[in-house]
Amino acid sequence: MRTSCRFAMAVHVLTVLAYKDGDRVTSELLARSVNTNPVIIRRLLLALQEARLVETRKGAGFGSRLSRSAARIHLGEVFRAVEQDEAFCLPRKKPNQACPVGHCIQAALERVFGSALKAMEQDLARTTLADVVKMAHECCEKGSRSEM
Amino acid sequence: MRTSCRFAMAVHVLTVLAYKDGDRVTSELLARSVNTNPVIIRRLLLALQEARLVETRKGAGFGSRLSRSAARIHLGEVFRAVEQDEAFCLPRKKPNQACPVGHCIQAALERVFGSALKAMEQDLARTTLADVVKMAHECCEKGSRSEM
DNA sequence: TTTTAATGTAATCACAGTAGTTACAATATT
DNA sequence: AATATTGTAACTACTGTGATTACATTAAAA
Repeated sequence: MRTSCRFAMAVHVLTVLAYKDGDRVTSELLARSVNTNPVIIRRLLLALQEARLVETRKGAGFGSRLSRSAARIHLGEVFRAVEQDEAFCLPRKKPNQACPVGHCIQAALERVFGSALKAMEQDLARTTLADVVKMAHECCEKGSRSEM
Repeated sequence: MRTSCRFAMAVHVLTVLAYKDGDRVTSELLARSVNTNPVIIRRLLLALQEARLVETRKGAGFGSRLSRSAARIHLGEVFRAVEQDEAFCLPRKKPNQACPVGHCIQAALERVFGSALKAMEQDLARTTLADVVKMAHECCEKGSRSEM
């Protein structure tokens, strides 16, 4: 399966915001942490704003912050916010409709895909951003670095 | 999420083989049903052969067939056979290792992704190829077409 | 033995989606 | 007025995938 890395980047960005605990953070700083371009981050933040996961403001001294506590944001929501499109995908060309299988397979696949996707989202929903921050903290105690 | 359509195509191909119930089927015929090129089908069949889901033979009058009954092949296996690579993906560029979040996030994401993938595969495993054939039959009774 | 039908596979092309980049208007503080 | 920041459009570059062509290989059938 070939996926975009939007979900991974979104979790990263939100984890930094959770880490900064309410402080406004600029797309510039987020981009440095993710190691990408600020515009990429801003595009991602638009989706997260729409899902009411972050609040962003223009202007000097501003930026983004979580719109609620990290403990009340789970990764199922994040996934839905940034991977809205079909996670599974069907071939571009429609199957041969004159073939009994070709005629029916897409409907069957959509059922199967829908169910699998739901199972995945439910699993993701078991982890909150606060959990991810905790994992990061645990990891850092061992490694012990803090330039940020 | 952006995925390849290999899984959808694999299920389609295997469903045709199940439908043909033991008869050898050529990549040519499978390609007509999926509406693609026979070479695409052959490449897919290689992965399915390796996973022991189909048996293929060269030579006049041959082709492929299921290596066991459709009731004993479930979609979890099919998924694993053709989507071996990471279903989720991380950004190409490594995050900033000097940032405490950047330094730890990938390990955390891998845990989360692994769990979500497992949940998805378990859900897929609940459906067998025989189930898919049944769905197709039900659908066809309503539509009633059978050129194949 | 020759012909025919099939797969395996390499090489190449075309296309689509995504990340990256630059530039600039809009917004809001200092 | 100067500065810092987001929003957004336009464009480039890259990568992965599907499509296509060609041909060697295999094995039955004539």
